[in-house]
Amino acid sequence: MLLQNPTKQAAVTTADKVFEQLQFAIVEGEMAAGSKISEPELAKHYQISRSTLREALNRLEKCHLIERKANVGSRVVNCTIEGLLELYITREALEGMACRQAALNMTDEEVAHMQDMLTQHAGDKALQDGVAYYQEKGDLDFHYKVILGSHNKQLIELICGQLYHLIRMYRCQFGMNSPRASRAFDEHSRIIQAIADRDGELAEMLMRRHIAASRKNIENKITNEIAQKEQNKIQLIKS
Amino acid sequence: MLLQNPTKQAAVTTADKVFEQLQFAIVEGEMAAGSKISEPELAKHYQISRSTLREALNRLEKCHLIERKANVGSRVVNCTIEGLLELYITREALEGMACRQAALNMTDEEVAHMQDMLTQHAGDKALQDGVAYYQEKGDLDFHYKVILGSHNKQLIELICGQLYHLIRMYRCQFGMNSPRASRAFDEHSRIIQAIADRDGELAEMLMRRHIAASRKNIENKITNEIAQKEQNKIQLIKS
DNA sequence: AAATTAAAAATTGTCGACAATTATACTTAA
DNA sequence: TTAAGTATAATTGTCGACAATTTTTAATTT
Repeated sequence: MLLQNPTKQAAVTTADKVFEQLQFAIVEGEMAAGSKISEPELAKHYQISRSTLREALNRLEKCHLIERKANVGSRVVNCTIEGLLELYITREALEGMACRQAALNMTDEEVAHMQDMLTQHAGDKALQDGVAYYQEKGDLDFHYKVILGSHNKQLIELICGQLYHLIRMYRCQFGMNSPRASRAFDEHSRIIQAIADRDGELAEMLMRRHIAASRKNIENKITNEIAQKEQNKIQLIKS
Repeated sequence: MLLQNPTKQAAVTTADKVFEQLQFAIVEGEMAAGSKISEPELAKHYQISRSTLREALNRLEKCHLIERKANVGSRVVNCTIEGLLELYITREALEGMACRQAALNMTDEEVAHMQDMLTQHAGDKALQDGVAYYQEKGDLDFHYKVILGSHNKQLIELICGQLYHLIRMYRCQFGMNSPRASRAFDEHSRIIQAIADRDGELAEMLMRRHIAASRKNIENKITNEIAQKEQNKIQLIKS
């Protein structure tokens, strides 16, 4: 399942294609977070020249998946809890505003289409009782549609073109497929309602709460995992 | 007057240096907005190879100062009114959140330093009675300090590293050195107060109003200018 | 043995040339 | 005269090699 972002245009050049492969490899964790990138090695692996590889690396840097230092080289970004929380703060600000703009700028057709999508997802959800499909694809579909609905190129580019790669990376690395399916569904429903009512203020507030709730949920999960590990350690020592 | 952003690190490589020169040229309008970029020509002009120039172009693309199309080439971004308004919407969302975070995360020392800065600017303002200095440098200083005060790397990178180049470009191109000096000063003052009170909610609201006011001010100025030009046309036809 | 220095290896940055694609100019036909 | 098609020119994408810098290894000194 790929879940490509809707703003991306077909990769024509080989640098584009390698960029996509690398992006996938980083997001999925095939290339370890924080690991050093060897240009000669990677170029050899993908059977391309270093120039072409560097072109691809530049794009990875653009969406914050790698970090470069002059005369030293590139590293895959590190996934830290602090980084994740910062990302969600940023997302709350941007998607909140995107949602407000969507309430102002979406066409009636777009609104209708979103409502259709949600009822369809409701069916899927009833069928599968809140498992993977809705959590993954449905959630992303919803958020993408709202962002695009803002009709604000700047917001769309920032969120879809840059932040969402990082978000997917964190989701993979921390193994969180957001187990808030039913609650998230209700929240989505209310947000669409606010958009349909053209109530920008409420739409922004609801979207911000939705993302903040997601953040807190993740926060809890992580602290619980850490506590669990500590618990295991103690058990190990005792035995 | 340069007003470099505070996150930038010294340019060591020649690609970095050319990037900075090009950035300046684009922001100041020496390279016309919307104009096509010829790689061979530019490379010759700066006496570097095309590879190095392309490296610089990649960074310009990263901060949205140029746009590239595969197999076609690069263009300097176009400054449109719609683009400016979209930029301010984005800025309102990001800086608003940065301000909220600053209220939560700034150290007491940082807060004290901001207050000092403001009283110093108050002196400048009294001396020069609201002319250029405060409007330019003072305003940017203030906003940078708030953004950095958020202690959120994601926000800092997005706003200082990417958006602010575009903002400066628009300011130059549309010839708007924000003539709201005294009002802006009062607004800055209130924002700092909210931060000092650790009132994140209020701080965000005030910052958003501050930026929204700036946007509306610009909006008015532009529509007035257009009306003025129409008026001139009519005068010309009548005579 | 640890620390400092010097040499060697490896990596990144830059260059010029060639290949692939796109834009331009010209020819030909309707 | 305009339109379509073709050939030419120009531009962008990719490649391999060299230069500059950093990292690693080895040698020397304390």
